[in-house]
Amino acid sequence: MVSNQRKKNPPDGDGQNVVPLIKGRRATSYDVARLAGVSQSAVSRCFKQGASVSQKMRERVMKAAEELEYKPNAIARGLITQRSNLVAVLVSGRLNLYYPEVLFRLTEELSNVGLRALLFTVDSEDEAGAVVEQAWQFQVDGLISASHLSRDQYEILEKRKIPVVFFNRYFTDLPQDVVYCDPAAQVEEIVDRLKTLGHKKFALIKGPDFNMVNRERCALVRKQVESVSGSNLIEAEGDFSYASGAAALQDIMSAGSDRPTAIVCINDMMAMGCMDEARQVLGLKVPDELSIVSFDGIGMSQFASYELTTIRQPIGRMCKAAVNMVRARASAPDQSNEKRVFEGALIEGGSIAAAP
Amino acid sequence: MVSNQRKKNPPDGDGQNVVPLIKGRRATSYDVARLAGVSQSAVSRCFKQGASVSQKMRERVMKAAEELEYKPNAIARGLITQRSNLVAVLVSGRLNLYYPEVLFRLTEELSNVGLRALLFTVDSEDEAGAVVEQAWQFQVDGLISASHLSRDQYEILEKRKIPVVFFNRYFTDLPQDVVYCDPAAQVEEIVDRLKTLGHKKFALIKGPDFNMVNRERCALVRKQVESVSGSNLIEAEGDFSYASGAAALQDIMSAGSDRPTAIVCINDMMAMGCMDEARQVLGLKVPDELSIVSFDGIGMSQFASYELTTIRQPIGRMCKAAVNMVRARASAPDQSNEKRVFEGALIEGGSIAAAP
DNA sequence: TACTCCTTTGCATTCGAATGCAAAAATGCT
DNA sequence: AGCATTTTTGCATTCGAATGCAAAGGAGTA
Repeated sequence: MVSNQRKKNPPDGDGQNVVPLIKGRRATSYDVARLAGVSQSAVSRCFKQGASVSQKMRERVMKAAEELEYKPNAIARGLITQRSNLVAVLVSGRLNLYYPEVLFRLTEELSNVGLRALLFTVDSEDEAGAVVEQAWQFQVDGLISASHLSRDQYEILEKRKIPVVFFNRYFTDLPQDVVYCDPAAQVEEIVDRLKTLGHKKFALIKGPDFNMVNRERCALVRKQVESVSGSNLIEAEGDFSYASGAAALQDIMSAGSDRPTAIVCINDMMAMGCMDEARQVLGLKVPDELSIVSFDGIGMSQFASYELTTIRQPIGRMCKAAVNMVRARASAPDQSNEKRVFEGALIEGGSIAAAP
Repeated sequence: MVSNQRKKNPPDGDGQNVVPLIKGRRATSYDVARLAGVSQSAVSRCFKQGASVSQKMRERVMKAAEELEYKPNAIARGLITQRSNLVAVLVSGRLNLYYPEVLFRLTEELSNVGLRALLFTVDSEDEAGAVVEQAWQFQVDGLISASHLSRDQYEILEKRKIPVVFFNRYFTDLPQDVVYCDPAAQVEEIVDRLKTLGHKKFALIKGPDFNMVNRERCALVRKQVESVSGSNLIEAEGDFSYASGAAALQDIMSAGSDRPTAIVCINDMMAMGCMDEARQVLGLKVPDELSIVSFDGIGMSQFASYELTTIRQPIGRMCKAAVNMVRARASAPDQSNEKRVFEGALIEGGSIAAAP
């Protein structure tokens, strides 16, 4: 086949204003080239930043492109350049409203640098297995995981040279690119504050144990509570959801002996469940009879019904960092790993008060 | 170039167990073909459902594929088949927690039929313009819009034969594929109920006027309120966000003369803002001194602090329908449009009571 | 005008999988 | 076994854009 001489639909004599998009057929770079009277390569170059093209050429091509409503085919481009401009984003399902916030910010940041979010909702590690395969099939340029991803799965991705950035989770013994929020200072601060307010008996509503963020936060809380109160900490477990926060409070309060006056919840959703349960079901006054603090600082934690005292993650900056990190690794696959740790920020809401 | 005889990396004498994935190089169908000693077409067929392949062939190919960790390249496949398996999903930003629910359900449903969600967050029609171009570039198989999309933009998509499904919004004078929730019956029911409870003075907290769902809901409310109370309706406008619901209540209450005893909010987020403002700022008892009802039925509207009486959309079924509709149109571009209308469902929460 | 040197352009090939068509193999039937 | 039929397989081409290389064009100098 003679090159640059593609099979045309009908034989078009006039050559002027060749039917664009007939029955949905998209204009290709060849169509544009023909109309502008240049080569396909020229068209391609006009749509590539920094390519060597004369002013005159650029104008002619752009005019033709506009006329035909031509836009480069990202799929074809992806095939040849080996970059899809897609980034897989893994978040968890409906239980925790923290994820939508992260997801939306990530999408925005990706969008700002010309990348698109390919969304995966993952609620267990088994699901994550399928996700990894899907992402691989779609040739994603990278993957940002704010959700489950097993060690094996991560290693597969590593082997396949797919940049992975962990968002607020990581394996302690493996090198990884990580964006993380460290609430240590704020935990210290807030527990001290509670102690100053006269609290002596603390409870902890934690998340599932396989979750790393949960474990870290728990460790901080335990250490700090012990150091200030010396007493043992009552613990109950939830699954990060509103409902489980409510249930956990029931567990704690029905457990018997001496009830806590301050409760630390490992995330805001559970704190809201806990607070509602305390007020609406147990009839406790929050904060007067029960102080509640938590982690995350999601938008709704500041609704007037809750006004949680919580440790906020700088989600915006973290998302920006995550996006930068995937890109960095994509362009330098062998550079050493990086862990970007952001400080939390204490939001003082109305959910704590002096011990009764 | 002799076909089926691709340039190999180093000249490999043994031909057995050819280095897979060296420096991240992915195995291609050619690699699998070579290892299995068959043609590339055969490999391709093995990964295509319903293709004519003998049992023996399939086994050999699958074994080789597994060994090389081969998975078909979705990008290359998309190029030749003209189907990307990507569906653009348009949702709005952070203000209204209704969208995350829709988004997650849509993603799930898409995933169930082998499609991937390409996420776009859109907060204004200008942004939607860029989105349309992006979606076009990525050759999406369809687009589901639960957010802004102007008439022009829709027409562009139509012309380009990209299946579009509107999720809870549409242009009244254009043929479209639509999934919609019609709350007419429930509006009637709930307003009647309020009237029975002795309410005479109603207020409406509405959304921005350009929004169609908002207009429809407002129309229903106005009609029904007038027919039962005859009196005029106090109206205030918000932007669907929590904060704007609170502000709107202030507008209403400070407006003067006789205050309403029942407020209809056009979505749950504003209702929550409104309720919090009433209770925490104005010191009103809800529902005793002020009844509140709303639309959407999002998860958190049922948190114990709110327990809104609201008209829930059957989001799960709607999302399933939307996904089916994009697929239907993708396979039959010229069939006539369809509008699937689902009934709302009244959730009776604790946010209404007899008029004071 | 003749000759560099630099910029711009076109040619040909490439990415990886799917598919129409024809050849080959397997199957059924007499 | 011989032949017709069906099923499998391979060949060659295609999708649309990017890019290394060489050819053509243009600017600058002597």
